[in-house]
Amino acid sequence: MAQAGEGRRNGRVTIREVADDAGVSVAAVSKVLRDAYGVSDALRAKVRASMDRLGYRPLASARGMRGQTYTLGLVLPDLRNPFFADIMTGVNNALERTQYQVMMGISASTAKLETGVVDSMIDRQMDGIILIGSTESRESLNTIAEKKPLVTIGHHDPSAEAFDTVNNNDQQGALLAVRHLVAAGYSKIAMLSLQGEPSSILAEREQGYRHGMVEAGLGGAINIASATQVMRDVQFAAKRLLQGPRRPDAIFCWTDFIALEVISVATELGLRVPEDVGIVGYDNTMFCDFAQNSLTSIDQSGELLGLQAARLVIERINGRTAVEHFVVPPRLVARRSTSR
Amino acid sequence: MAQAGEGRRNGRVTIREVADDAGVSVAAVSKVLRDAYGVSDALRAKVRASMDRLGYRPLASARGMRGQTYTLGLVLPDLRNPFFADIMTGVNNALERTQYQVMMGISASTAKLETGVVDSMIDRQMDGIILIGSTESRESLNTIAEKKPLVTIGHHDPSAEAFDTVNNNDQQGALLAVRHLVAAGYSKIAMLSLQGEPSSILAEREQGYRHGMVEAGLGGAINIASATQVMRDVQFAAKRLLQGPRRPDAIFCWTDFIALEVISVATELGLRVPEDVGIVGYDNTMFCDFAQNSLTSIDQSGELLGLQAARLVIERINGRTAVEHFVVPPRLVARRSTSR
DNA sequence: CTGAAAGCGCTTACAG
DNA sequence: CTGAAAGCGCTTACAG
Repeated sequence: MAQAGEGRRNGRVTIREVADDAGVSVAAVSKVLRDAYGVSDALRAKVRASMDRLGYRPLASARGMRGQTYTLGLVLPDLRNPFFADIMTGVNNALERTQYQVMMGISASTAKLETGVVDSMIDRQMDGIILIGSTESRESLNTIAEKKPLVTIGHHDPSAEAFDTVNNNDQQGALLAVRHLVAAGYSKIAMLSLQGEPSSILAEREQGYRHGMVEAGLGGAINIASATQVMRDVQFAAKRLLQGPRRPDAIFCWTDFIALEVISVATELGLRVPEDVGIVGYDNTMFCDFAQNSLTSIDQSGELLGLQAARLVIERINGRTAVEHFVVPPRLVARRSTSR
Repeated sequence: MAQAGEGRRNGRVTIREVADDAGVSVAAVSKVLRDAYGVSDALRAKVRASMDRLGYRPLASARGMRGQTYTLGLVLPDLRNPFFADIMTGVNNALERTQYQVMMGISASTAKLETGVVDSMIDRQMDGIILIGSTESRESLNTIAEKKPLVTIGHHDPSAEAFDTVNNNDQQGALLAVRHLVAAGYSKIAMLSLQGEPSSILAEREQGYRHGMVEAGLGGAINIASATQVMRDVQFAAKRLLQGPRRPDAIFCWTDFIALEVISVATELGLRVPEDVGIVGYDNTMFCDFAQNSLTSIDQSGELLGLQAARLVIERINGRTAVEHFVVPPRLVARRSTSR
């Protein structure tokens, strides 16, 4: 329909139409668009007026062909953990006054997307990538970082050079959990970790856990079980722990969601929380507050992590090459699940 | 660096390099890429081999300039409701054997993104849009549909022409909840609905609730409260209900998450669930299964909804113009929260 | 069945 | 400070 000539397509206004309307060149409009230097206030005002009048919106694909798309890719391991919502809030806050828009992808969904989601974000010319809870190797991350500015959240690699990392101090978080449990009178403290891809944050937490146990003179009671994120698996692991010969009197779980399942299993087994078994989670997600859970948890300031990650990736886009590793101290939020 | 000439950019292999490697034209490679008609098996095989050898990946931006980006935009209201994870699973299943990739955005985060996330997806040349839990008006949705194939999930508009809808039968879902509660011996049944933008799914559920109450001869006990999704707000509304003069003996909540908060409030008030108050949620998310919640809920088959939505949007991309409205029947999953 | 050429809407040197 | 022209990597008619 509507024979070209005026460059219409899909009803979209193009940069050429804005230029014609404002009586300036296409290049001038482009400069205004990018807040580039070398445009007079008068020209800028004229162009802005035309853009508003015509309802102009630049096409990201076209921009991406030569410059940026002003899009950041955020990769989440899954959509079930409400902790990621906190991170997302921080990311959005950081982007509020910028031209950047964030698009999310899930890494652990179908086979196709396993690592493919990052590639597909690169194919889509994302200007930068934020990877949450990655279990990729250093080399693999370096390969990504070669192509696009990269920041990881929840991946410890303090000697990485090619990409920035943003973390809470997971070792300290686990330590806080153990100390808190010890102070509350628990001694047979087990840890429930994640099975599968080796994760640096879990390695850190396991180390913090061991440290805390040894520190309290409980080195002999160290007991690390693990399960995948599949519900049935977690139930099985929890039952093994709670019905086994070395039944713990407290369990430190690697994330709130798992901790809630452990509470569920304990309840079904007729064990009382916190009297028979104390439970600690990680992330301090909103579910911890519910009276039926009242779960003690480690807060790692997800919103701050997201804010920092967005800030760092934009800095990289703007040319920073020196690496930055941001670490926030965790803090324990005590609730009834450990108040023996 | 690396003076052009061979067309390298950012280490990316271009379609031209593939063409040169295979000894064919760029147009031929493009056809193979799109599985377009009119290429011999021999040529296709040659090109495929070259693509593999060089590790070629088409640049979505460039494709988008003329044709498709093979990207679908999925808009979620927020990241806190685990129900969306079910929908996402279905979407990914539908996309498994296709070239399409899905990118997600959040609609209800910051001011900037309120409705802007859809526009920004259009700017990014998404081939189609799936909108979850939209509260936009018919005209507003029509405007989107004019620009891109659109499918909504959780938005009832059976006479819409320009876009497809995918839903469970919310009216029936609410009816099931009321009937179940009545059968369990509850009679002062309240509903806790969502305050804010008028939502067609909540309108449907409220109607189903009213219908169920009247049907059971409980028309006089109809009592609809509402709260935003903010935790404090929900707590306040729940307290008002449970401490008010017309204290209900059961509450039907518009989503599981809210129901869990209501259980929390009831527990804190010293009320027993299900003895003093029965609770029903909606979505049958995995949290319902936890022993400490054991929440009766309405299952709306999120995975199926996602699968259908993805299927429909791809059909639209491929040229279908006749509208489709897909509705799945809900089913109630009874648990302890209503077993008086 | 195959390919040369135009063009999508921008940005980027470069010249004025 | 401003603009004309080339070009990003694809797809799309069109011609052979």
